[in-house]
Amino acid sequence: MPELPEVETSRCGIAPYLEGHSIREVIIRERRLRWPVSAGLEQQLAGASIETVGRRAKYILINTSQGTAILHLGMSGSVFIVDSGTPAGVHDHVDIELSSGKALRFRDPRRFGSLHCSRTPLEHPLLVNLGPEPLNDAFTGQYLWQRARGRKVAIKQFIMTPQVVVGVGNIYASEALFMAGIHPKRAAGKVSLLRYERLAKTIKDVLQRAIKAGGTTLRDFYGGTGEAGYFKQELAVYGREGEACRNCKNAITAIVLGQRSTFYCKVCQR
DNA sequence: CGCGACTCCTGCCGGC
DNA sequence: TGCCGGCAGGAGTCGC
Repeated sequence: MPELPEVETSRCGIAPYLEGHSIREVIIRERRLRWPVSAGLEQQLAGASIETVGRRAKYILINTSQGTAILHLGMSGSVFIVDSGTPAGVHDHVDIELSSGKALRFRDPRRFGSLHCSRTPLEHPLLVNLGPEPLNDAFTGQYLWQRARGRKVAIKQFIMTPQVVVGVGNIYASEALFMAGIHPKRAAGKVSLLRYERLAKTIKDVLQRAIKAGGTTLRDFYGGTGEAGYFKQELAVYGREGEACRNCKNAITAIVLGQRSTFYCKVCQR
């Protein structure tokens, strides 16, 4: 479900309710997530005071005095604030009850999300090999070009690989490639440095604009404050098969690439 | 190692 | 109206 902008929107929405508060109790109703929630996680976090709510890739990091909760929203996950005691729905798997009388609720119908706890979250096996943050200065066209040497995989799959760069999911991969004028099937190793420099810029640009817009709500994404993201109306190609390209007016094409739907303009992207 | 296919799970939408 | 197939915003893992 969420890509980096949606995770960031969620993080910003929930952070004010968490930071400076303490955890009264962690309630886990369903441990069978992408990975089973480890026994004892709730005991480890009970009574902890929450210091900051950060993010690495698509992981929300809730840093506390007793360790960091590492939360991934998967495809269908969401987090939001409820009043303590609000009845839980069937897919409300985790509540982090706060001393304030509020609770952070994690809902995830498909259970592709995950919850871990670690004292050294950045060294966790799921995080330690991740690529750079796309909005950091370390993420450049030069970096992408270097990583792409000899690679034959399609560039769309390449930029969606978390070990290459994090946070670029299926929507924004199509969008960034459109903005950069690059065909999604082009071999990653056959894109010039110049075009990678343009692509790094468009990735940063589309992610930043989406964050400003509160993310993209396709079905049911709502930020931590319950508001729908309104970036959908800014999407140039994603979900627009057959509609007019905003540059050249030709019909947008849809293909499947690496089992994922992919949208592009065959006139504007080469 | 690189690459492509497969997998986890539930909900929703469009077509018949 | 109701049923069914296909598809969905992620990403680790496996086999070649």
